[in-house]
Amino acid sequence: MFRMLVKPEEQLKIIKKGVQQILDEQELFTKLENSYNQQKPLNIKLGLDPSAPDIHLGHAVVLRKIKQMQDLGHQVIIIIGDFTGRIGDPTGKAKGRVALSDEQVKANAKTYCEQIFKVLEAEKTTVRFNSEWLSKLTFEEVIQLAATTSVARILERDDFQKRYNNHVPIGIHEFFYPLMQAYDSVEIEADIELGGTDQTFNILMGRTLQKHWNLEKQIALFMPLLEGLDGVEKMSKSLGNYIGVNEPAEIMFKKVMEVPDNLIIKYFELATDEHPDEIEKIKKLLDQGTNPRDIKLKLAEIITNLYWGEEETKRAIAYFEAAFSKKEIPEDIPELIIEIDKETLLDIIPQLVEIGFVKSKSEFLRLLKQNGVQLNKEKLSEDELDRVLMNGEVLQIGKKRFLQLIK
RNA sequence: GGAGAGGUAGCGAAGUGGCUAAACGCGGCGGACUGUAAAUCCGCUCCUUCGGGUUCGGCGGUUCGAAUCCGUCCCUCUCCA
Repeated sequence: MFRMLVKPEEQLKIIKKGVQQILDEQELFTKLENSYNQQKPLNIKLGLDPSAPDIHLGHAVVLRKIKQMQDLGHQVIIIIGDFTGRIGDPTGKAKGRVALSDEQVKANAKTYCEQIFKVLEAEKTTVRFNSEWLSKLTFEEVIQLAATTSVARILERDDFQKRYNNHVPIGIHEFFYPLMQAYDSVEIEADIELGGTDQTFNILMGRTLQKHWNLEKQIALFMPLLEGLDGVEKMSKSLGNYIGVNEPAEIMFKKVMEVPDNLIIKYFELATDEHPDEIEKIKKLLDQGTNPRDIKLKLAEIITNLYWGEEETKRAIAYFEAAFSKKEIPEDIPELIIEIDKETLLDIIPQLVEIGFVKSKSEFLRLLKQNGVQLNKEKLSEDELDRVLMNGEVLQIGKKRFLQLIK
């Protein structure tokens, strides 16, 4: 039989670690006490948007925190926003999103869960889809839902505000996003909802709705947002500054190495499970002038290890050292099989475009002029276009794009 | 329903008949430097068989010539009812 062993005080301490803001801490403590006294786990809600099929380290910040609560014995409920995501695209792009079929939703959810369970324990986690209840609401119920809040309140949201001021269109349906996702909290009777600070409005809306439905209000736990590789914007797939948990070990390692120096500590805090005392030590090392590169190598190793294990991490380190530190040609690079009747560099340019190695023929020639193209580590010039290619030669653009030529 | 303002390259933004494949900024890419970076400096950033071709919301028209003028349609924003 289930036993919750950790005392409420200690639980609160663990939960608070690394959290940016709790609303409301006193309420949280009361919930923890009741839960402990009755030996009844709390419902921890995390809503996920299925439109981004890949989970990155930014999402993982929240997942790690959830995992801690899971370990304390609470019930984690992941809500896949299949219905919310299906309605339309809130970023107001020109084309509305095509509705996903049931199979697609299921397939997406499956890959999603595989990634989530790299952090959470699958057998202790409940996964639900919000179409289960949202698709059944009648129009009358929807109107009632809409009546719980005002336009002015919705417009308080930063993103709406900005779009409104910048004359970027806002669809009426987009106003329903916060409401729909908040209604999820009503449906599952969430005790605690986790999210990044960008979710402030949505999560607070959950409290409003729960009150309206005479339920106990959920506690809002906000995690800091993790900046992406550019060091400025929050990590996101659409901005391309992310590190995906499913990315191959070598890529993951390399990307961690690209994190700006000033974010090293933050990454230790939010993207690893290192003990605070350990992080304190690292901070000192940095202050004493240790080369940040060496600290970052350690960071990259820890993070890669979390998702890929020791073997893969070793490989990734070797790859990194070869490709970037020593600037050798790495192993395991993409290959291009040269068509039989082609033999010179000029001949294979169309193929390079076709496979996306370069965007166009013009781009290739441009790069060539700029000394950006190498063959077997030797820079090529324009008048070498008629060079006959040999089996196994390596074509390189810039520092990162490699291609092995196969005949 | 009415009035007005708009739609220019990935984004922001100039350009109101030929000098505009379209200033400038951001982003991106290549080079130098390096620690993998950051910062900095230099170059590139529609396609091309290098002759040229196709671009400024869509379509049609005027003109020797249109992003620029006219018509029409679509879209966005603001104010009014």
